[in-house]
Amino acid sequence: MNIYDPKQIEKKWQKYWEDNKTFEVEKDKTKEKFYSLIEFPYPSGVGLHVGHPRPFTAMDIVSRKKRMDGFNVLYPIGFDAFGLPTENYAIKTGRPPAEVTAENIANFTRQLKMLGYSFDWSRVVDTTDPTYFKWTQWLFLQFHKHGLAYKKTMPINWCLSCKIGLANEEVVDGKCERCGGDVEKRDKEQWMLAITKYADSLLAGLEDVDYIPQARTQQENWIGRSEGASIKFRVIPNLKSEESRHSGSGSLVVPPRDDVNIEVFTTRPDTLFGATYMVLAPEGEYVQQLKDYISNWDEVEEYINKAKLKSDLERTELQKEKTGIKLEGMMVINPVNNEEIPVFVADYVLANYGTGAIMAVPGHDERDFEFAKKYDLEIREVISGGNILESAYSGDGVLVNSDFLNNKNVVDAKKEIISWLEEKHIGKGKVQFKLRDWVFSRQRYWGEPIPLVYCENCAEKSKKLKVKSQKVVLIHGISGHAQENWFPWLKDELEHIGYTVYVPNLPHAEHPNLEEWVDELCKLPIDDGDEIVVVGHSLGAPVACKFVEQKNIKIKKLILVAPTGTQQEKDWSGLKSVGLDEKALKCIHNFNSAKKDWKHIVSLTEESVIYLSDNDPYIPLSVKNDYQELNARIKEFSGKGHFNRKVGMTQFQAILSEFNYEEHLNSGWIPLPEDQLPLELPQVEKYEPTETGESPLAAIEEWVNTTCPQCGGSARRETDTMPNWAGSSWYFLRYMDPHNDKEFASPENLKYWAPVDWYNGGMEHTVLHLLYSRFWNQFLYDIGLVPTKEPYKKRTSHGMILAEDGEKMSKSRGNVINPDEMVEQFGTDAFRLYIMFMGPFDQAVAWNTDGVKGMRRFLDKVWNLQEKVVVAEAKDNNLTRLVHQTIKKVTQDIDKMNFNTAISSLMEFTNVLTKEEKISKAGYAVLVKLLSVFAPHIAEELWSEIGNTKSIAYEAWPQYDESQLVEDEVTLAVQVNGKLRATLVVPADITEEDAKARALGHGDIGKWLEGREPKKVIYVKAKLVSIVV
RNA sequence: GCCGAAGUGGUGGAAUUGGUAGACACGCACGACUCAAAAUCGUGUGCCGCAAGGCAUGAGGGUUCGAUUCCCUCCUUCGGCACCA
Repeated sequence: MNIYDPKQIEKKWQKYWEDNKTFEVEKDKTKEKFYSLIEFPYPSGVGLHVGHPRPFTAMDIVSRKKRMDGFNVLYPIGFDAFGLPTENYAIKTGRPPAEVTAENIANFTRQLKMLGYSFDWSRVVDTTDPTYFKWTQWLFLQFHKHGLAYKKTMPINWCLSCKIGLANEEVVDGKCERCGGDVEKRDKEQWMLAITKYADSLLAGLEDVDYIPQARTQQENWIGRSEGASIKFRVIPNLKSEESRHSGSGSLVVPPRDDVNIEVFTTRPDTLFGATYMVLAPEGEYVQQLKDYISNWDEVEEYINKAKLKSDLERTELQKEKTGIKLEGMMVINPVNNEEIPVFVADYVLANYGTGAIMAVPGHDERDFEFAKKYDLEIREVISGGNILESAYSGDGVLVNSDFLNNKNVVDAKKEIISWLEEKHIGKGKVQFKLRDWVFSRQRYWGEPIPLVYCENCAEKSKKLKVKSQKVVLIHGISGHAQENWFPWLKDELEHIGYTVYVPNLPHAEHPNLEEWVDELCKLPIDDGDEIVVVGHSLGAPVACKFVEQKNIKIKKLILVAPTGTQQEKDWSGLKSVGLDEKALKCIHNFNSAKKDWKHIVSLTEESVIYLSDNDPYIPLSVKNDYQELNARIKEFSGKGHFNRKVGMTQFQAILSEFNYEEHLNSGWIPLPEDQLPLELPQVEKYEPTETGESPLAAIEEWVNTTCPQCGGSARRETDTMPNWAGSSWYFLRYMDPHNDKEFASPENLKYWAPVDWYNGGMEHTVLHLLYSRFWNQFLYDIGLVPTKEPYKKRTSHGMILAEDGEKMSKSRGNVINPDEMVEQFGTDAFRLYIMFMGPFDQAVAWNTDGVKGMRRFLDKVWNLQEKVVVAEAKDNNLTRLVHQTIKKVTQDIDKMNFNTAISSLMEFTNVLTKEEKISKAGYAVLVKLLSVFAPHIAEELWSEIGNTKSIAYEAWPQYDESQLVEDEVTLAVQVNGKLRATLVVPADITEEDAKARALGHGDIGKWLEGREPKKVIYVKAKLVSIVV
């Protein structure tokens, strides 16, 4: 027998795996698949960090075990190679980022191969490879096509001395990381992706996946759905204020204007009676709008400018004391009690959440309380339950000092006040999300160019398309509500592109009456001169038809979405299952059977479209017969065919597509046709952003100037590039079909491999990356391009590896551990084992090089066991039991990612075998197979040493037999008054009486009883006897 | 400030439907082998105590025959954050 020489055998087996393509996936698609995924690394110049191997090794173990369980396993690797560090390196050295990236990838590849991972190396992806980012660009254009990409003015971090835009990461303590100069917020037009449209869907999707609780909670908190109300407060000049007449600005008191309102969002509308002042965000629009009222503008402006310099971090973490300025010259009226209350501007209110204005309830909100204390504002109790003079009370309780809400509990009071506000038209129930749209532009070189051009000519044409007076009526259905679901979004979007939109909240929606609804709609201020589009959803569809008939005016387009038809009672099961009662069902029936003059409706309607969805519980497909006339008409007109059954498209998107939304919104922005993709990066001389804040691409005139793919005229390219997140939002899809040059991945490959079965990554990516990639996948699902709504079935996370001093590893601290050195010193297998053994996988743990030695010793022991292997079967029952116990423990521990205890049970097994004279080949084979997933090289070598010719990678994983686990003797603990006084070995099937008797009769126990009679004797089966005296 | 996780020997950690606290490994000590060292093997190793025994899972309290595990109060450390109204 040779000495264990890791260097030699590791090279040997790595070559074997490569030559034999051992870990390339099988083409056989009848075999059950398993897709395990790790976050692909950013190939930095310093090479692999010991943090990387932790998740890579863990998922390698999972993948290797799955192969031995008989699955067709895909365990891919790639490189997320666009990014700031490479770009900054290019700025410093002038070397092209592509060149540097290629070198770094080569180094990473060498290191990853050295670690013996079972990656399918034939499927490597690189986000900076044009054959990859061609599809990143193509996917972006799908967002653009569906109206989910739009341009908006957003603030960027601007370094005043470098004159370039900075990433958040480059702003340290409010200063520029490069030069230490001041940083301020500056506005720039940026491309946005409308992830907020998917807020509900991203939240709901979490129900269908198996994520570790922290990941799920973080996603939920980030999306941040909260229910509350928006409430309008009327602004009045403050005539009482003497000060305002003689203020610094010198302006006179502004005459009353009755049309100025400030709208606030609150999750606690029940505390409206306790609102004693209002606060506006300094960077919000309201302050600017109200400038005319404000008599101390100089002071206010100074405060706003100061707030601009503060980062969000300063406004949150560092600032203990709240600051603010009272707006002199104006007050607002609390609509619930007509009290005049003062208005402040203060930076504890953010412009980008809600409306940028809050009603302050110091009695029941901690932040408002602090502010009120400082500025000596009234603190009013409206919920009983806590002492509000000491601190704000935000808990549950009974309403007081609140007029008609008195004596109600918080939940009821919320409902009551919302319906009161809605009735008076001063507020409404509202769902608010924390999630904001995604800024998708970067003014950088080293990213995917955004494949759009701007064409003046086409922009002009599209403007002409807009007509003067366009009005849209949105009609909701039964139990519906104008504020619910997607109606508010739709209203916002349509208003944004110039429509006037009516969303009437129809009366008695629980038990509607057709005449009443139609009468209500006829009151809307629309007439024959207008261009009218009517949208009816669900029960709103027959209402819309009846409305057209009764109003008797020309309609440009009638859009019916998931309409109800003349359902018979036998079709009502679907309706009942969603909770409608008999009374409501009767209403629907009456609605639908009401006579409609279809000829008349069709003659009034210029164009009509019906959307049916196959999976709508309300709508049986049989209803299509109810709209025969319309159906025929649609065929005749639109050429789109008949019922537009866009499965997978949301109803919201379907409707929006009827309004040429994207054309209106981004008029002039023309996508490159597919045959012009990929749009590659041009060669540049300098990698710095330009002085105007545009990316270096803007300086390359011959690249920027191009022709419009639509009209052939002259056009200019977009010079912004995509963020680093873009390529990583879909890489898991590309792995399924990495060399496809016709599609981003073929439907059959997607169908076989999606979704990812198990995705492990760092906690630092459980918010943004996870959310972004789920968003992309959900969108692609909705437009029918991927087969599953959720991309990842299961998500786990690993803890960080800290340096030996317990600090974070970093170059500047000089405490970085290099994997190359570890492998050189101890071998890959020992290194892998240590990485997995060092602590619980999901927790941070400090590196200890001495620990690796222990793993090497363990492997030496396993190696040396070869000598003792005999062909004969072992007869010893205890050993058989240990074999089965070890198989069970290792199998279960891998599934739970308890790798440390799995390895320790292998050590215990090995320690026992070491003490044996002879060991059976079968027993040793079990050890080698179990070990093979952790330490694959030594396992392959030992496997061939004991006479096998094929790789161990596809051998069957050992199975345990429960019946072999049964012990025949157990050790009972004997306690007297809770303290351990003796142990006794007894047969496992001992009876309770027998066990108690033996315990009481035990010599050591008599001493402790001191002749006293036991008061109580407790027996826990096969565990202990507890005696109480 | 908010949210999340965690506090166990000299060190990393094991053990939780409440049932012998410290598995496994590192380190350390002693012994064997060696001229010697390294490596390897063996023995020991929570703390106090000669011992009997007592004390021990961040601190304090509670429930229980019995608590690392459940409950309450407090302290500390780590991670995330967009003061989210």
